[in-house]
Amino acid sequence: MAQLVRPPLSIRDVAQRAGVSPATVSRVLNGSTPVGKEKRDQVLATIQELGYRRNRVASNLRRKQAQMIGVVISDIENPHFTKMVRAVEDAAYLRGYRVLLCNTDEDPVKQRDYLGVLTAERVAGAIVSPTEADAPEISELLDHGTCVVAFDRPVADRRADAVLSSNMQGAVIGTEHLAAKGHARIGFVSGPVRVSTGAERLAGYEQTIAARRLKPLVAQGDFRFEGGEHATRELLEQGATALLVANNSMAVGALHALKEARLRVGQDIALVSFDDPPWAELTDPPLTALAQPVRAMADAAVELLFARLDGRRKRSKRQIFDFELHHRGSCCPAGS
Amino acid sequence: MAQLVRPPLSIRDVAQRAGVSPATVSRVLNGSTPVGKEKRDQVLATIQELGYRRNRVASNLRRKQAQMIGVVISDIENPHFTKMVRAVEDAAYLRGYRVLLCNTDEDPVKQRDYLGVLTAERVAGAIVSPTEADAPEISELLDHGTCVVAFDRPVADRRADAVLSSNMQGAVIGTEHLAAKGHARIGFVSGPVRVSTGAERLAGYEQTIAARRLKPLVAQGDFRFEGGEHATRELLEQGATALLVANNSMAVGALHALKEARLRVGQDIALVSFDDPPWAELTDPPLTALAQPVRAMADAAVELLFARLDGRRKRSKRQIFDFELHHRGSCCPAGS
DNA sequence: TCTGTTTCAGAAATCGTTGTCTCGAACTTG
DNA sequence: CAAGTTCGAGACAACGATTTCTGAAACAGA
Repeated sequence: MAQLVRPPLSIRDVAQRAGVSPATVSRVLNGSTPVGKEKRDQVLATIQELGYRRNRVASNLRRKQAQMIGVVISDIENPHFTKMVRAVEDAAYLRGYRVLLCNTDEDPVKQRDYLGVLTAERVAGAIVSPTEADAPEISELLDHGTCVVAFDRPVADRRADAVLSSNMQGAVIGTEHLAAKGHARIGFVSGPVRVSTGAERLAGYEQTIAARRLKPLVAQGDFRFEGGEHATRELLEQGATALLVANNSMAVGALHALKEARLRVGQDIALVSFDDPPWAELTDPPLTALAQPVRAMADAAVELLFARLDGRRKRSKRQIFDFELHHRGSCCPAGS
Repeated sequence: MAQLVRPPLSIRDVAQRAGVSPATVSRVLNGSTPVGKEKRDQVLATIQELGYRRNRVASNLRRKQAQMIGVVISDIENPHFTKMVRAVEDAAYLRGYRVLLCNTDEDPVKQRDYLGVLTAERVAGAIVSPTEADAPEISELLDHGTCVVAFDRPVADRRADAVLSSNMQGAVIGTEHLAAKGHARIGFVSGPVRVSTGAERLAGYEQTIAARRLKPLVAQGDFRFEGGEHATRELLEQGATALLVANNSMAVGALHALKEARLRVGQDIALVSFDDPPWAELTDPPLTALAQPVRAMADAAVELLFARLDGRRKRSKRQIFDFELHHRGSCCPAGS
C-alpha cells in the first residue's frame, strides 16, 4: 500500500473554487477587513466543503511573528514548573497561541541554544526561568521586539518583565521556624548559587543563622534528586538536627537519605522544604513546606505577557510574591 | 525611552556583505551542496560578524515542513506524561527539532483543536496520547504525510505507529494481588471508560473479579484528583476493604479520602495504584504500584518517530510493554 | 445631476529561504 | 588537444498567506 500523501490545499484553491480572489479568502479568515455577506458565506462554505486548513507557517512568515509563546524552564519534571506551564498553556490556548516547550536542565548552553531558537522561530513572546540571568540571547529577543517575562528568576535586561518570589524572606521564615523550635544545628541543602533562587535562599538562611549566632551548615545541591540526597548525607555527618531544603526535588532526595540513615522525620530530625508539591501532604509525616503561589504567579506572568502583546502596556513591570509556610508534621522540637 | 526594534537580518544582508549570492549563504547554512572553502569561510565570518540568525519560519515554509514535534497529552501535571515529554524533548533537542506542547485536559474538543493546529503548523511528527481514538484530525495529519505515534492509548487509523502498555494484564496482576491477600471486597477506582486505558483497566479488573466469583465494586473517576477522591468515598460506603486505583492522580485523591475517613492505608485498607510516580515511595506507607516503563516507552515512541522521519522505516509498527508490580507497604491481608 | 466619499474586492508585491536551472571554469581522459 | 565531466556559484522561481495599492461600484450631499 503506497503512502498516499494528499498535498494540502492553499488559499488559492479555495479562492478559485469559491470564485473570489485569494485576498478575499484571507480577509474572511482573519476578519481584518469587512467582506460582503454573500462572498463571505460563499467562502466559508467552500472552506467547509474542501476541508481547507490555513498554513500557519506561511501566515507567520508574512506577519513576521509566530502565534507562539516560548516557555523556557529548567526541569519539566518538577511540579513547580509543570504548574506554570499548565497556566501558560491554558491562557495561550484560549487566545489561539501555541506553546513551544524548552527544557534547559539548568544547562546554560542549552538555555542559550533555546533562546536562540525562540528568536529564529519568531515567537511572539517568551516566559523564561533563566539558568543564566545575563545571556545575551535574552537581549537579542528583546531587540527584535519580542516580549520576555522572567519567571521565578530575574533576567539582567531591564526591558523584560518579571514575576518573582521573595526568596530571602522565604528562607528567613523557614530558618526562623526551625530555630524557634530550639534547633541549633540547622543544615541547609542549598541549590546551585549560580542560579539566583539558589543564591537568595542561601543568603536568607545565612542571614538568619548569623543573626541568631548559630553555626552555618551548608551543603551544595543541584536542585535535583541526587544533589539533595548527597547534600543531606553530608549535613547528617556534620550533626544537623534540622534541615531546610531549597526545593522540592532535593527534598525527595533528602527524604531518601534520611530513610537510609534510619532517621524518622518529625521525630529524630526536623525538615522544612521550599516548594509545596502535591505529594507534600502524603509523606510520612506530611511535609512542612514553604509554598509559593505558583498558579497566581504564572497567571500574573501570562497577564503581563499578553498585556504587552495586545499593546495594553509599554513600561516594564516586576511583581514579587511572598512565601507562605504550611505547617505540617515534619518539624519537631530540638532534642525530642 | 522608545522601544528600539532592530529589524532582523536576512540571508540577503549576509550575502551582500559577504559578496556572494543568497543561495550560497543558504548552502553554507545547510551544508546541502559543497561550497568552496574560501567563500564558505567568508560567509561564516560574516554571519558571526553581523550576528545573523536564520529565520526558521521562512525555512519551514519553503521546506513545507516545520522542524517540530507535536506532543499531545491529556495532563501535563501528571508525572506519567511529564516523563514522556521529557524523553521526547531530549531526543528532539539533539536532532534540532522543537517540541510543541498540546495539553488536552481529556477534552475531545480541545484534542481535535490541537490536532488541527499540528496540521496547520506543518509539524514533522506527532506523539499523541489520544482522548478520542478516532478523531478525523488524526487521519488528516497522516494524509498530509505527517508521522503519528500513539502513546499509551491506540488510535483508530492503522497508519499510525503505537507504543502501548498491556492494561488488561496490569489490572489482572493488581487485582490478583489483592485477591491473593484474601480480600473479597475489592473496589476499583476507574478512569473514564471513554478512554481506552480506562476501559481496558476496568476490563482486566472485571475479568479477574468474575473469575474469582467476587462482587465487582466499581466507581467511575476521571483520572484526576477530584474523581479519585469521590470514587473512593463511594467505594468505602459500599464496604470495600481493598482498592485498585486506575492512575496516580486519582491515587492522590484516594489517599485524601482515606485519610478523611480515618482509615490507615496498609492496615485498615489495602491499596494498589496504577503508575509509579516519584512520590510513591514517600507516602505512609509506601505505595504498592503497577509501574509502566515510561522512559523506555517514550524512548521507543521517539525512535519510531525519527526512524520514519529519517526514512529508515515505512511499515507501521506497534509495541506493547508490560506492567510490573512494585511491592511496597500499602497492601495488607484482609481482615487484619 | 455631478462631485466627493465610502465600501468592497482584485492584482500584485512581499515575507526570507531553498532548490532547480543554468553557465562558466576547471579538470579529466583518450 | 578536443570533447566530455565535474564542480562551484549566481539567477530565479517557488512556498502560501497577507496587505497595500488601486479601481469600480454604490452611496451621500449639494
